Amino acid sequence: MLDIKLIRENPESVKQGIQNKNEKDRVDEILALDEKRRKIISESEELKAKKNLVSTKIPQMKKAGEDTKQIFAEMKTVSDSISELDSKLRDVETGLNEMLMFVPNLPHSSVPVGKTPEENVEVRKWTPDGFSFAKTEKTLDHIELGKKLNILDFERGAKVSGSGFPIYIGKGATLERALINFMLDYHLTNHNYKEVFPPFLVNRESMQGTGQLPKMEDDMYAIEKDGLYPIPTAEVPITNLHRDEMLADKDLPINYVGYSACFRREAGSYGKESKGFLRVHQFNKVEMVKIVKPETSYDELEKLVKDAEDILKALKIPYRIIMLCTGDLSFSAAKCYDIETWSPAEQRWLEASSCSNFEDFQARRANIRFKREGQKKPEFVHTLNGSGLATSRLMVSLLEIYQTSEGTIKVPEVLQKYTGFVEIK
RNA sequence: GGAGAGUUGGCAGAGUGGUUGAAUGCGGCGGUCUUGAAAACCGUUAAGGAUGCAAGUCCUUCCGGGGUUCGAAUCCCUGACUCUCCGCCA
Repeated sequence: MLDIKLIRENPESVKQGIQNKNEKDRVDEILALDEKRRKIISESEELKAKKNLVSTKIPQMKKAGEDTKQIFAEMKTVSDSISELDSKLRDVETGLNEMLMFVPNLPHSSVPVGKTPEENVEVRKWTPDGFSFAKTEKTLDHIELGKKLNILDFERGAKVSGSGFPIYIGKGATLERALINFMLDYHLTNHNYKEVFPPFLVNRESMQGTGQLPKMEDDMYAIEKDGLYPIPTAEVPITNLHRDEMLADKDLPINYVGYSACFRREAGSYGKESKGFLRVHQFNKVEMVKIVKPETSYDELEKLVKDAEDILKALKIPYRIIMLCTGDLSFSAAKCYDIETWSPAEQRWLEASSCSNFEDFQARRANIRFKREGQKKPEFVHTLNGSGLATSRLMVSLLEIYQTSEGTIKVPEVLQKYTGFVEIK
């Protein structure tokens, strides 16, 4: 959520930012409502001040034996006017708030302006020594490999749950688990994170706190009976850990890492990249979340990306870093880097991680604040998160890159102590 | 799922209709005393909003929402959450 004061004071630059994100701005409507709101507030408060003043005098009058009948009648009408104004105010505020909840975060000034993913900017690329991007006629894709080695089962997943719920079987399941454990351990040992094992179902407030709701309602699974939402990412429960909290200066930065399953409806995206693992309704992800002081958040974003990159370097999987242009940026993000891993069979890059700085956009929604030492005024923190990483897309690259000419899979060295085997055949 | 108890400031905890934004204690901050520290004593100690250049002034907030009343932390209804007991259960 944006600060209403920011919108009030810089309407033009806010409009520009929203347009750069390819969204329609309703800034003028918002400002009109805001003005209406403030007008009602002053009217109502004037009456309340009067009411309070008279209220304190009533006990004295009673003691003195004065007649209060007329004052009571008078105050009754004042009270009625206050109720009327307050109910009008509630309506205006509800409307205003609803509109504000749909206003996207503004892009950071370092983000390239652009409309489509084609205008994203490649920042850097990494390949292990001696790696070749070339595809031979023997190169199998992850679906063929999964079937051949009996480690992935898409058909039975469809039977049990529906399409987009792949099943890992046998050594595939072990490999998946190894990957998750490796990534968690790596971040814990080599980077400075605290592990969280969050709930996979959260309430509506949490979904609003991180910005999934109300805007992306249709993309979210919902358990209506209990008012709970299966999380699309561990970002939601982990960032919301500190919702409505006042943190101390010395608590920051907070770095969390956690595994969760992620649930995505992907409504309306059928046919688009939906093959195999490329787009699924449930996948596994290790997520990093940072809660930091505002002045450090852009440095922290760079660190976050490097932490994710380290995993790929350890796994020896080629990747590139993309800076998203304004038009490709998500609703809540001010700046975002995607990490894409190489798929030899597809002969293209696959998005395996997304690292974003939300500045105070989520903090304002979730009301996460901190106080600086010796300072009275609380400030909003900045929040960031990044996948470190999502296993499904990563698994595509891993299987395809580590396949041998015999159609078997070598287990990456760093995973071997987790799998207990060195090859899948 | 059933029965009961509870939710007050950073924390603990009083307060059952009228100058209560809220006693008291702890903690925090400032000071007195002290060579220094402790103790003791004194003072201070919330958030949000409106308005204003500012100082300030005003409003709101005792879990959320609704109601009764001239007036609600206090009474009524309702929802959420926490705890205890019972049931079920990995």
